[in-house]
Amino acid sequence: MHSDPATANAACTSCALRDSPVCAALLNQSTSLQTRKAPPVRRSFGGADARETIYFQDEASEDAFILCVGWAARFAQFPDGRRQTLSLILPGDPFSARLFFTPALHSSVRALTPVRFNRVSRSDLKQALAASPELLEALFKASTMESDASDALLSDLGQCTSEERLARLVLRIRDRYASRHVVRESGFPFPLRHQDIADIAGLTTVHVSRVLKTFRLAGLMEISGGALTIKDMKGLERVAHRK
Amino acid sequence: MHSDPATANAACTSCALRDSPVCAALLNQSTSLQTRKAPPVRRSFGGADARETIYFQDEASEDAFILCVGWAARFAQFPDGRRQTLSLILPGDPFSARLFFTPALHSSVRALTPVRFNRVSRSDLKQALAASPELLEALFKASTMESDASDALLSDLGQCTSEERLARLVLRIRDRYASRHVVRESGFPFPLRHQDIADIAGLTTVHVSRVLKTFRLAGLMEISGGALTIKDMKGLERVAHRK
DNA sequence: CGTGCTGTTGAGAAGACTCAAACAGGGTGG
DNA sequence: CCACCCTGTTTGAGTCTTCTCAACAGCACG
Repeated sequence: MHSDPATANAACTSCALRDSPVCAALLNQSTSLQTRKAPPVRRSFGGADARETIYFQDEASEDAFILCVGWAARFAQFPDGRRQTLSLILPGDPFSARLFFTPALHSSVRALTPVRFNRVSRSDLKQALAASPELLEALFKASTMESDASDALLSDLGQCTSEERLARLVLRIRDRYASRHVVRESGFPFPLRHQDIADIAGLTTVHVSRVLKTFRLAGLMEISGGALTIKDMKGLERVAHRK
Repeated sequence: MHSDPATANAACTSCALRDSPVCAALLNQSTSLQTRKAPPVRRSFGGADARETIYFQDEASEDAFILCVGWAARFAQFPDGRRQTLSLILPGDPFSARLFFTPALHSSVRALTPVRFNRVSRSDLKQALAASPELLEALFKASTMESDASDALLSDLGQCTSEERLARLVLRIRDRYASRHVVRESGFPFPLRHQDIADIAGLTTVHVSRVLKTFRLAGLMEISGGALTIKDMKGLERVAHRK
């Protein structure tokens, strides 16, 4: 990891994700606050390779984190090595909204692909909060989105079969991607290994492989070359049992 | 349901739960704010019988809710009738911390026992927030606790066997109860039916019955007369695989 | 050309589910 | 006081889903 405070704001201003809720509020805030003479929120960058753990459970941090580039996952680790992914982190998402308010998480975060991320000083954030209701609103929104995603995954793990889980996972990732990008004929980026999918869906890699094979044979979707193409959206939604 | 704004504050002042994070902040706030001449946060009471749905998914509400008496559950309902409990709500807990910020939830809430609850005006809350950093802190805390509970349940559903799930569920309920009450030899209140447990743990009632039987036969715990007694804490923790 | 990682396939076992029936307890009405 | 009903729990038998273990193929990399 390395950081580069001086150029952080400049980089964000030209970032394609500057419309994501928290990023937008931070940027607006840093311009509007100059007029209010409040200190700006200090930021710096970090990066990591695929598979690196970038935040360790219960590690106290001065900063909150926002993912800029790549995919990451927040996960819980069991004493015996089992691992459950709690949330999938895509560019523009905070590692967890909790880190905006609280110095540590009870879960860890690891990079699934090479990543770059933004560190945001929590104490600066706290000060800025007093002067900027819009920023507070943005943090609430991020927090709500995170909780809603948890609820959705909770329903999947508690009630759905493996086929439903994977269909829903894919559709949800597609929705999240589509909310920020145009989805082309050729599909969208999908860098997850079967192991990563298994960690999210609470299945084994072997079973993930089998289920994805049935999807492939049924002409529902195809994963290749790090991209996922949905060939039969209707069919996939039918399998996912989502209204 | 009925409400009684006039006596709400008086009732809260003498409530045994007035130390729970949000309740405490609201009460402190209503006294400290009088000196700051900010309007108090209006509250009223509601109540319901066991099995009643007390908040419907996506219903817009002017108020946030805090459970005073009884047990409730927030749950997601599938189009085909399947149901997953997302969080167990005990006295002192908000239905969801999200309702402090946002007018609606994507999940419903139902009473598991007869309940009484407090309605807190969100707009009043919002105004009070500006004047009271402690209140903001309390809402963050409630939100964090809710997310942490989600994470824990997520790990259970994704990675644990039925025995582990039930052992963990029981231990977690015990911890929550113990944090606010003294746990006696005779155990603690446990009004859940097997169906309620199944909804939380993502199992069927039949299987819950079987697993609880093995716990009983192994001398780990006993449920009877609406109370749960842990007979072998060490053994139960071993089954739960929590370090 | 070996080595390690990822994905695929097969066979068998274990866990949890479904369906069905019986049982226990509390409340109600005769 | 008893018969009945309703709800919730228990038990049995059989099935299906998912896991485990093991082997192998493909590919990237040194």
